[in-house]
Amino acid sequence: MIDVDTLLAWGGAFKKLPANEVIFREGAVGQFYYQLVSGSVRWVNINEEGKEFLQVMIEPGECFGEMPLFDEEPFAATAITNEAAVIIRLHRVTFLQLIKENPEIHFAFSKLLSQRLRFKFFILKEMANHNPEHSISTLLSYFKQTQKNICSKCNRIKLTRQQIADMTGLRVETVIRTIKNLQVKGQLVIEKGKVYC
Amino acid sequence: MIDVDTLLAWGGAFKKLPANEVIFREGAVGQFYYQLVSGSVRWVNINEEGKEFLQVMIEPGECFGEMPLFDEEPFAATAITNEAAVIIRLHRVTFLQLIKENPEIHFAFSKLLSQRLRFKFFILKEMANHNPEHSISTLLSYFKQTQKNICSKCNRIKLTRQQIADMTGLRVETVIRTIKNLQVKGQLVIEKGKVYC
DNA sequence: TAATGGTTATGATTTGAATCATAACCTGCC
DNA sequence: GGCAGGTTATGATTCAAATCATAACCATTA
Repeated sequence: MIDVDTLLAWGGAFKKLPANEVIFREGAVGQFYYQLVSGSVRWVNINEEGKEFLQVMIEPGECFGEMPLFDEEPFAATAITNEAAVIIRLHRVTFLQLIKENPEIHFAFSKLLSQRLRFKFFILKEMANHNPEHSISTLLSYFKQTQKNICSKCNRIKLTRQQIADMTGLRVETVIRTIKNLQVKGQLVIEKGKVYC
Repeated sequence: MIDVDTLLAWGGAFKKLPANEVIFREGAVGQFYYQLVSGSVRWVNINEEGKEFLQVMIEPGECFGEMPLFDEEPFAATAITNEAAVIIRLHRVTFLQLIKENPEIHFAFSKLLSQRLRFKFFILKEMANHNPEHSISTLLSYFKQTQKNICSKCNRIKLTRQQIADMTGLRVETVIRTIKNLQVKGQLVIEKGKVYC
């Protein structure tokens, strides 16, 4: 989102984290702007039984936990490193000053929030449809179209079936069976378990 | 969102609409900023069978269809007047100039986008839970807490059971039965069919 | 190399929300 | 008033995804 040099110039601090490290927790107060430099971060809700719902998978260059910076409410979900990661963070007040002085960056954030909201609109209507095949099929199309969670070279979906299940509220067995069905229908290719579309 | 006088000063135009009038359609290009003055507007996705999924119910003073203004993608859902309504609209370019010249309004929009995104985070994790009672119970709490879709004086939920169903992806019979269960448990009050919480 | 844990895979069974059907009730309107 | 359409209400039945069980496969690492 924001150029790393700019973040450093404004006092941003690097942080190296191992896999499965909690960065912040749902319900906590957000005092920092977070941006992922390398690795990956999952942004999840964890229910009473410990089951995770995957809200967003954060890829390098993306920010996360930005909502509290603007609306001053607590974090809506928990951020956990998915693999070893490097993040950079900036104090809330500094971040707000930064975008105030750089309107073009503020507009970039409006765009980001719109895109994230758009994705939520999309996935919600799909979940409401209660049609696993339609949901997964259009979800994968969305990833392809937006170049998210997909290898730009070979179109391999970077999410596991478990992660797709955690993102759609389906069970992993249902996702496996549905993806297999989509392969039979020729809508995608499975090679050694990997999904290409 | 934006003061009506300000909108008028910037060339905003009033528009009076009857009930069930489509304001814009999912997939169309967004060239205007829309704000509801009076009445109500539902922002929905309509699937192949004509069933509506209710993304947001817009109340007077709120804006809608703001995503394309920032990310230049088509509308994510269709806006339809729910009852006779008055809206005010402003050209996209004018709107962008307005918030550019008034950073405090731009920040108000960042806050709005964050709040809407937060609501989507919330409702998605609830839908993924596949527990109608928990979903509806916490949804009503959310409305109470944010003072949305609720009468501020008497705490009457302004949504019909059908609308709650359209918002959660459940069926109306399930919503009716679940709300009745919540009443039995003492979590809410039903009087002449109206829900108070 | 062997052990471990996560992922993919598949069949059998269960379950709870969807669906279908029917009716009472309320509200707006001719 | 009386009609129409939407809302609330309730019971019976169906069905598809969840659940349970089991196993093969693969990558990581001790």
